Amino acid sequence: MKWSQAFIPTLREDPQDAEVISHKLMVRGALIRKLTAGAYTYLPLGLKILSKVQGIIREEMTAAGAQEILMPALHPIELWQKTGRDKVLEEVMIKFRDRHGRIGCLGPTHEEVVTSLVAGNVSSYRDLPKTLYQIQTKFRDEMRPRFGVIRSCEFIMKDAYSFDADVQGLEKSYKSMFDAYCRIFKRCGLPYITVYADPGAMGGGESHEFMIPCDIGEDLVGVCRSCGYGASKDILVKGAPDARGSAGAPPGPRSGHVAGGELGKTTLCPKCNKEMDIKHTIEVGHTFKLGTKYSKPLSAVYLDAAGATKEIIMGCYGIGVNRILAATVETANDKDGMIWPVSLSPYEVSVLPLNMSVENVRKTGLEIYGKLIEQGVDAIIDDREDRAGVKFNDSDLIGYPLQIIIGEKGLKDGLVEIKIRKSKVSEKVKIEETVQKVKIFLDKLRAL
RNA sequence: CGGGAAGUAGCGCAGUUUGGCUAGCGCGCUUGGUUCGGGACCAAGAGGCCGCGGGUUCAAGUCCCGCCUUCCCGACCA
Repeated sequence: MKWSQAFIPTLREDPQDAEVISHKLMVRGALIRKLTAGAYTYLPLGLKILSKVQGIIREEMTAAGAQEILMPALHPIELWQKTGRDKVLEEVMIKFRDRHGRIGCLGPTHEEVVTSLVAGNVSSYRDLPKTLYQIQTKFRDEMRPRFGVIRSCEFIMKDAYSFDADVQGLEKSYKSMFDAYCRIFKRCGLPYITVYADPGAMGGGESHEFMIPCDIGEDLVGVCRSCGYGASKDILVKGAPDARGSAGAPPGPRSGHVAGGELGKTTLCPKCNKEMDIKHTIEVGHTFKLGTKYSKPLSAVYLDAAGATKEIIMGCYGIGVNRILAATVETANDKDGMIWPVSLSPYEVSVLPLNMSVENVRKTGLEIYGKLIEQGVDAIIDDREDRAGVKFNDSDLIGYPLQIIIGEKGLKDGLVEIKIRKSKVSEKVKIEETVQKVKIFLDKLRAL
């Protein structure tokens, strides 16, 4: 991409309505723009990152044996009445009447839809197991959207659903998804932790959350310093019921210890009774063992080998796709801007011919850029007629992992400079070796 | 939904206390010139229903009433 032709409206100053660093930087760095509270447009760079995240998710879902589908965002309310969740989720559901007077809603989640789909199309144990997933926009009428795309009313979720004949099958499907989640967050470069969680409105049995520790995180979790057991605030406050922990976790501390928003330092590990570290975290993924909570009311049943009718055992697995962007920015930034990992960066390399009016600089820049593209490197060239400072600042702000700096002085010695955004370390290389060196640098960064 | 703050040019702001505005400043934008390795400089320009509606007044960006929107804290939350 040539910068001069791209739509990358970076901002010099923090937007007036942004408070947290990820929100400020995502707006300043031309990733997103707000339309209204809780609804954001993804600009070309933001969408490109989103696409890279989705690519990683798709690869890992496929590797785990899940198949992609796409369900409607528009649901008939009757479907929700069958499970009673039209009441449970009444507050967050966006509802309306169509011209016929029928009540519809915009899907806040998709258990009902996918379960009714499977109910109508699976009838034998031979059809099981199956895991289906989609990447789709969800709608939730948040009381208070905040922090940019961290809590929005319209957001992109990857939601997967497993259908098994029995509990053993569910355990296997669950483990497979859990492992896939670990690989996804690792590939996104996120320092995630997993904790036992409260299933909340989803219902069902055991549940895990994938959390990114960071100061602005809205969710508190405790992680045991001794045995490493991690659990969400709700579980630590309520005490883990037996049904929730497969190891039969003992009851947690009494709520008197941990009342209010602060869990405090007195919180003790429900497993080994040692002290826990309390962390603020952003939830980026959540897995649930649903059992028959949805298959029962929606009659998702199959015939087993003996001809008996049985309910399908379900699991469900969500990832907040756009939260991955915000969480990455929140955990990887410095005074100059964002710092993207190679796997997610909107472009892997930005080529900076520092002065386009110097023929040699311009020509060398375009040549190097052309070769990078030829070699399959995802590159952008800052071919704008701007001064060096503008180019450095914009590339730093957006946070491309590598910059190739082409200046008049270096060219006299046949050299250009490759700079790593994160460390600011740079190396001068011969012009003709640039592409080869860039590939080596990128491989090193990928391996971190 | 309770408490707090804010809405003035594309973006960031001042002006509102004490009404006098023919509404400013920085950045960005346009044209010309000089610059050119960390957000250049000079000159000349374009760009405003001062959130919306009503009221008070000779006069409202400024005062009063109502509404809308946004942000923060809380409650809530997959």
